[in-house]
Amino acid sequence: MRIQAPRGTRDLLPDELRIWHVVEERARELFRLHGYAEIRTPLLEATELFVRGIGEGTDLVSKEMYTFTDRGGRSLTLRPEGTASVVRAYLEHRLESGPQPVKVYYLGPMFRYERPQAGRYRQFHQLGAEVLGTQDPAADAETILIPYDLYQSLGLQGLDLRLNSIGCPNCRPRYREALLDYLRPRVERLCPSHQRNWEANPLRVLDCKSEACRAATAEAPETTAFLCEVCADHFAAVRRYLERLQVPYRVDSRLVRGLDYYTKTVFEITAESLGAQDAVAGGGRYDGLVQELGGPSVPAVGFASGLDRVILTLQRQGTDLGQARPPEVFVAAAGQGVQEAARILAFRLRRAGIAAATEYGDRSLKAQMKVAGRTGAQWVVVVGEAEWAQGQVVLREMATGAQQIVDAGQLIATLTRSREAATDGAPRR
RNA sequence: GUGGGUGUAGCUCAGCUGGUUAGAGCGUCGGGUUGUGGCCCCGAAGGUCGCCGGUUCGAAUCCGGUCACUCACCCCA
Repeated sequence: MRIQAPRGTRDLLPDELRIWHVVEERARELFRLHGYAEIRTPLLEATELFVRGIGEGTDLVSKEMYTFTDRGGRSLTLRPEGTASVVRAYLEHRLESGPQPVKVYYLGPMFRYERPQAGRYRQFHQLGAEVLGTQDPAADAETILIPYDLYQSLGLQGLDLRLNSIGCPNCRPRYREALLDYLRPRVERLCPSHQRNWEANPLRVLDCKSEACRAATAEAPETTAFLCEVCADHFAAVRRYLERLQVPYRVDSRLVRGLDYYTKTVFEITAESLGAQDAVAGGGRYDGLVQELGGPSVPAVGFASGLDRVILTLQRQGTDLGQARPPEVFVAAAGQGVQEAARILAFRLRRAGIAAATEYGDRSLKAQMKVAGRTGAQWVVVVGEAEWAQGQVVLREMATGAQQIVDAGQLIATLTRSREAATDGAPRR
């Protein structure tokens, strides 16, 4: 058995990567417009960071982490999400003592040890952003708007944005009590796993998709009814921004999300046609996390989005994104005597900024023409022994088959001129 | 971690109720006379039939196990 990529990981081949680049470039542009700068943190972190940041009781930490001990006896974990690392870097580099807020985005692989299925991988890719150092609801709106606008502009269909507020340390305990009171007489009606742990994490029962829990919690109290004045005002402000920016959303009082660090705003964006794993982005405010990780009390908000799922959706929709960029010129050698000359000519074209392909072996001119046709090159330069002796080459336009004899010294100028004429001065993409 | 489905050339798939040299299309490579692509024609390479074991005179085909892929549950991106 030949070695295969580890379970849940995969190779992204050049053809597929074209669409990735389109998405990534558009995201980078959107981040730039909103004033976010890129941050790159290690793929590996001290296990402790995630245990403290995400929460020991979460599924993510209790059963989904790739954790190992290094040669120095340290427990390290392949990052399962990006926020904890960003906060760690923020504190490690004392960014809290610089200008606030700090707005950063990231793009890269994350790792979770789960059984793979449609749209779920063990190594998957997220892009995300964090705003640290402001409690302004405009920042919340921003982190919702960016992924929404990104996917809107990419043509993702059937986007559904759900929003909720789960309150803060002031008001959440009251809600928690109310929910516990509600659940207590209904425990028997919950799904088996929540019958066991409903008390530890009552909010999660709301999020359960089982018929049992859904029915049992149909009349459950809603988080938004218990918000303190600060949280209620904050939530109203976030909603106002979304409304005035015409971002369609619905409030979903069952949305609580799986990570412990969230406060106030939480949201999730799903896309149709993804099957069971349909969340393409999620996030929210985490005003307590920086302090939890040993820093001062710094409010923050952010989001993360799964690129694999976004791209899967685009592919399923048949979205045509990312054309291959063929070489402009293919340099063919007619005869072994001119092979070196042809290759050197290709190098010279490239140095002049012209994308030039050529052959490596010594294949027949016919075979080289076939390759040239397949690459999609607009021009073929045939270096023939007879012409080359006169310092000339044959320049063939592939679309029409028209050929002309050109002085080798004039080739770059000729190609450049025709390129400018074709693009009509428009900037090349 | 639990359950269902699927494993035959690089890809998509045939291979009837077990029978001899396992096929097709696409792709790849070469050729169709002097140094010219796309269409057409010809040819070639390429398979431990996922792996291990069992039943049988005989297994790609039946049975068991195992691995992988896949979908779903849990949970999320």
